[in-house]
Amino acid sequence: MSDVARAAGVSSATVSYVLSGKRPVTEETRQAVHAAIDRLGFTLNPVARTLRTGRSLMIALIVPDIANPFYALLARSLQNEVRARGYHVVVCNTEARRDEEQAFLQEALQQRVAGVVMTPFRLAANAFDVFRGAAIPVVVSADTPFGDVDLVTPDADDAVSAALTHVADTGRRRVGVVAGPRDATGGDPRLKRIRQHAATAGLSITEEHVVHGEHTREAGAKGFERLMQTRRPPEAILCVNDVTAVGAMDTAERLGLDIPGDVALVGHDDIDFAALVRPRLTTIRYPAGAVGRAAAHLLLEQIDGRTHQRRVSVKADFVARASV
Amino acid sequence: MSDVARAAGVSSATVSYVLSGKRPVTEETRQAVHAAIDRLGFTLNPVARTLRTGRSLMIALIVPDIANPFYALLARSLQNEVRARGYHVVVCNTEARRDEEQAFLQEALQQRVAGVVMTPFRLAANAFDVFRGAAIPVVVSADTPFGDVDLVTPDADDAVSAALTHVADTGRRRVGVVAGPRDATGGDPRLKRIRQHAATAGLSITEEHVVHGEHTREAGAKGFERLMQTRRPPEAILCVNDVTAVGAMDTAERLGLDIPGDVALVGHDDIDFAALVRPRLTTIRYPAGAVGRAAAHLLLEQIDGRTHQRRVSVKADFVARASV
DNA sequence: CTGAAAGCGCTAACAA
DNA sequence: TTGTTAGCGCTTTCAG
Repeated sequence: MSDVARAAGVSSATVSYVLSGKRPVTEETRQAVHAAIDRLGFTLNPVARTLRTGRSLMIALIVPDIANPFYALLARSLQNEVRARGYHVVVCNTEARRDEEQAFLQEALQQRVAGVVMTPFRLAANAFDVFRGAAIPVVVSADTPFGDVDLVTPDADDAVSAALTHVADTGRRRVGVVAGPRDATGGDPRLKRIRQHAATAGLSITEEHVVHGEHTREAGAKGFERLMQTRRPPEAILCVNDVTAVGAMDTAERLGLDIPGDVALVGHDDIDFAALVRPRLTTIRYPAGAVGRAAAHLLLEQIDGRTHQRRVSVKADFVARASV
Repeated sequence: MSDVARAAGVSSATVSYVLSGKRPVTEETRQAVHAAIDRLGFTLNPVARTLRTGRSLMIALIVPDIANPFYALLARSLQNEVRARGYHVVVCNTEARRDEEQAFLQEALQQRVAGVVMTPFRLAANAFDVFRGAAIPVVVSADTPFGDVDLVTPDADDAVSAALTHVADTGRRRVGVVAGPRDATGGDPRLKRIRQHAATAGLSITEEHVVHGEHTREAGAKGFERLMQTRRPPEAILCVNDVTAVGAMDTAERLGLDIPGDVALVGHDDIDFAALVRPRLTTIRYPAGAVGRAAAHLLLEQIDGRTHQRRVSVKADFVARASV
C-alpha cells in the first residue's frame, strides 16, 4: 500500500481513505490512487486490516454436521447472502459435542470473526457472554431461545398440530417419538411441542414411547428399533428430523415392517430427499434456505450496528406424503 | 503476549519460542511462561501470526455446491482430517461458474490461506500458477489432471467397465449419457471414460444420445427428458452424478416412465441417498469421505514441505442396485 | 539460552 | 482535504 502511495504521490493514509471512503478525497487524488492501484495490481491485505480493526471477514457457521442436508443447505444459503458483503463462511462440525462446540467458539473468538451462526446442542446457556463482551454478533438457529442472543426459530405450532391431527385422523392413537439427545441444553423443544399438541389431537405419548439419541441416521435406526420393541409399539412415530426418520426406515426395512402399514412415520425439516425415499416421507417442513437467509440478515444487521430484531421465526408447515 | 512476558519476567521473544518450540528454552523459564499464560488466560492471536508469517490457518474448499451430498461429505471429512492440526475449512460455492471460481481463488490468495482444495469446472488450466508462485499448496479433486497441481482422482475404469457390462448383460444396446457442461475445462472426463468402455461392452452411444448440462438435479431432469424425446430413445442412461440421476428420476416419474422397465439408469458417486430412492439407484461409487482424506493428506504433506505425491487415486466401484 | 527490535500492512487518531 | 505516526500482536534476525 505504501508502494501505491508513493506511485500516486500521496500518503498511505490517503490510499486507505480512497479505498474505504471514510473520508472525503478530491476526485483528482482519487483518480491518481486508482491509477496507481491498477498499474501495480495492488489488492488490500485483509489480514492486516483484521489485525488492525479486530474484525475479520469470516463468519463461523457452527453446526453438528454439514453432511446433514439441512445444514448443507443452510450453509449454502448463508454464504449466498453474505458473499456480496465480502464475507466468507467457515464451516465447523461439532458432531453435537460440547467440547467441540466450545472449542470452535473459542477459535472463532481468537480469529476475530465478523460473526457466528450456530446451532448449539450441549453448550452452557451463558456460552455467548464472551461474544457480547467482544461485541461479536451471534445468531443462534434453534427451536428454542438460547441465552441472550438473536434467534432464528421455527414457527411450528400449526404444522405440528396439523401433523398430529393427520395422524389421529388415520385412526392411530399411540404415538412414539424419536427425540434428540436427553442431555441437550434445554432438552428437546421439538419433543416438547409434540407433547403439547398430542393431547389436543387425542393422541397419547407414554414415557416408554419416547427415546432419545443424536440427530443421526444411526440414532434414528436404533431409536425406531427400541420403540418397536416395546410391549405395545406405537402406531405412529415422529422423528426429530428427516435424517433420523431415514434411519427409522432402515430399521423398518431390516425388520420387515411396513410403513405406513405397520407404523406411520413423520419427519422434520423436509430435506430434498424426504420426497424421494419410499414411502415418501410425511414431514414438517422447516426450510433451510429461509433459515440461512434469516440468520444472514440478523447477523448483517448486528454487524451494521442497526437495532436488530432479537428474533425471527420461520414458518414451518406440514407436508403430507405417504408415510402416514 | 507482552503482558505474559512481563508477568513471567522474560522477553516476548521467549514467550513466542516457548509456544512454538522453535528454540531451546530452559525448563525453568518454560514453567514460568506457562504459569503466566495460565494466570492471564492468554491465547495466541492467530491473525497477528498470519500477518507476520504470511500463512493463515484457513483452508479454502472451493466446490460447485455444498448442498450436493458428495461435497458436503467431502467437506466434513476434510475438516476432520485437518482439524487436529489447527486448520479450519472455509467453504466456497462456485455454482461451477468461472467468475466465482476465479474470485474465490483470488480471495484465498489475499487471505493467505494455508491451502486450497478445489474441484474446478471452468477455470483456465493455468489458474493455479499464482499459487505456485506464492507457495500456497493446492490440491485438485477432479476426474482428470488439471494444471500442474496435486490431484485426487478416481480410479474408475474397472467400475465403469463393470457398469457397462452389466447394462449390456441386461440386453440393452443403445446408451445415453447425461454429461457435465459442454464448456467445462477439459470437457467431461466421465463421459470420455464411458465412451471409451462402451464399445468393449458392445454398446453404442450416438451423438444425439449425449446431452450436456450442469451437475444439478434440474439439469438432470432436463437432460433425461431430452434424451427420452429422441426418435429412438436410449435403453440405458448413465448420469454424470447421482444428483443428476435423481433429477432424471423426477422426469421419469412425471412422464410415467418406468425405471428400469422403460429405461435403465446409472449414477455416479453413490451419495447416501442413492440407496434410498426408488428404484434404488445403481451407481458407480466414488467415496467422498476417502476423497476428503486423500486431499487432506496431500495438502498437509505440501504444507509440511515434504516431497508430495503428485497424485492419489481413489478406487471407484460399481454398485448394482435396482435401476438397471 | 535469552533479549532487543524491526516489521508484516493496515487504520485511525491527531495535526496541519 | 491531506499527511504523520502509532500501534494492532506476533515472529525472527541479530546481538549478546
